[in-house]
Amino acid sequence: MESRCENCIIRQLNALKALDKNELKRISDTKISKNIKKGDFLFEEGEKLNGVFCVRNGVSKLSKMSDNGKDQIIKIATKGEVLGQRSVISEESTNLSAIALNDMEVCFIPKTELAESVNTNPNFTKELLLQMATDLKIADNIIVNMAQKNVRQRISELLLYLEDTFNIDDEGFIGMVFTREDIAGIVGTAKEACIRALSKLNKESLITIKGKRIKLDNKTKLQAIVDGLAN
Amino acid sequence: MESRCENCIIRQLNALKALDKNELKRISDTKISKNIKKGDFLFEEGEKLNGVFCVRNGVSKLSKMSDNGKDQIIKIATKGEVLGQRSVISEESTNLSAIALNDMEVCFIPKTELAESVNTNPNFTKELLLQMATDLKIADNIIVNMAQKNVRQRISELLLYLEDTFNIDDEGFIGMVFTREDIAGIVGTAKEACIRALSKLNKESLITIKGKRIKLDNKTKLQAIVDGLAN
DNA sequence: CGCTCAATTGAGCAACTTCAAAATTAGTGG
DNA sequence: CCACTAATTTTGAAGTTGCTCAATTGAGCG
Repeated sequence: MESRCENCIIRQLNALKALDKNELKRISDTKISKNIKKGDFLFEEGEKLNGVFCVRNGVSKLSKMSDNGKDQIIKIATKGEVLGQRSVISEESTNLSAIALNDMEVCFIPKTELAESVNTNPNFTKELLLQMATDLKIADNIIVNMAQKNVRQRISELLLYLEDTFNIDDEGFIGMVFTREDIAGIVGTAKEACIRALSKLNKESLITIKGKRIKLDNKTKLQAIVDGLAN
Repeated sequence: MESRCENCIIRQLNALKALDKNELKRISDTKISKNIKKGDFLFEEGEKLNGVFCVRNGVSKLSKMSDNGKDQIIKIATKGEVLGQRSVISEESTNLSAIALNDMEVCFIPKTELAESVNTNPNFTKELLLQMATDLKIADNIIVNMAQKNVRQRISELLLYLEDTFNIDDEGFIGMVFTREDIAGIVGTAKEACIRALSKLNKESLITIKGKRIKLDNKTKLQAIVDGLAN
């Protein structure tokens, strides 16, 4: 399933869109397509990355192990996202682990090629800058939510986000299934608390749970919960 | 107390160090020095910033109001830090408020001048990128701490950070005084919980409290608490 | 001295965590 | 396709932590 970056629409979703034809050729010649199986690491916290991973397909969780042994999911990365960008830019070992949540197709792009473009193409660098600025803003929001919202609010917010990100299947359920443990890891709580919050929302008819799948039945109310206007 | 950027050592602490002589002259000609009094806003959440603020002296808190009306302090900014950078880069209104915690001297640099340098000086852009990458990593850590550490651990960590950042006075106390409410705002808790955690640390002889000032008496033990190896 | 704001303490309550056990689901090999 | 094992989900219950409201103390200031 090898293909050329020049023809890859995915790059429109990230900073690579600022590259010109020649740069794309260069990168396409050096990139390596990889298939990652569900559950496998793309990379692990502390690893020194020699490049970044551009997600063509599949979903990955970016997580960080805390001292107490539980890991906190910082971000869910989907098609078009570039992983490892931050640590490659600052030339440090990565502060996060990336694990595939389903089978993935990714392109590995060596950092030498990126560095080349950073040095010669100001538009690319600016695009990277914009990307980082956005990530930073998102991180600020997460910090506030973690500090000031309760589990019920954070889960409601996550559900709205997930439906938005993964769309819905033919039955109206969120088009991607997460284990309760992963949901708990995103929300930053114990999985039991997560399960209880979900089944409470279920009982209140705000969501429907069918196996592991979740459907949102009342987004308005869920949003109100997030905003602290309802409980 | 007007002075020229060319002679200002502060810029070594941030991305402005990548500017060349001509750029520094240009910026020096357009910058505006301001004195901000304790308690005053540098800018307020939602405001459209026309430039950034380079801190020459004093301390500022960057905070974000959450829906429940409490504000969460995202960062404490000191000498050398540039505020408003993120929102100027992404040309959005700012997502944070900046309030002076003591009297401050800052230089306002118009965004047109920054944009000029971003467009013409790749080194400057790269410096900005590095800065953002660092900020992002810090934010990731904060998220994990918020999600997985308790108030006692977060406060211990903050104290170690504060002593490191503000040094100590002649009596060994941290060289900057924060209200308990601000500490609570940083740590993301109610001020009562913050007070109780502090006075517990005090009773245990890990810290000494004298009025509002705090001295660390056993950093090893405090670090152990942060790391979850002691309680 | 009286006023105001910050700090402290107390007490009750709600939210979360943790450990343990039961129920359900998924996966594997025959 | 079934049976069996492993893993995940769910529920229960006890114990902590942290939140909130209210009252008290203390410090700074005109």
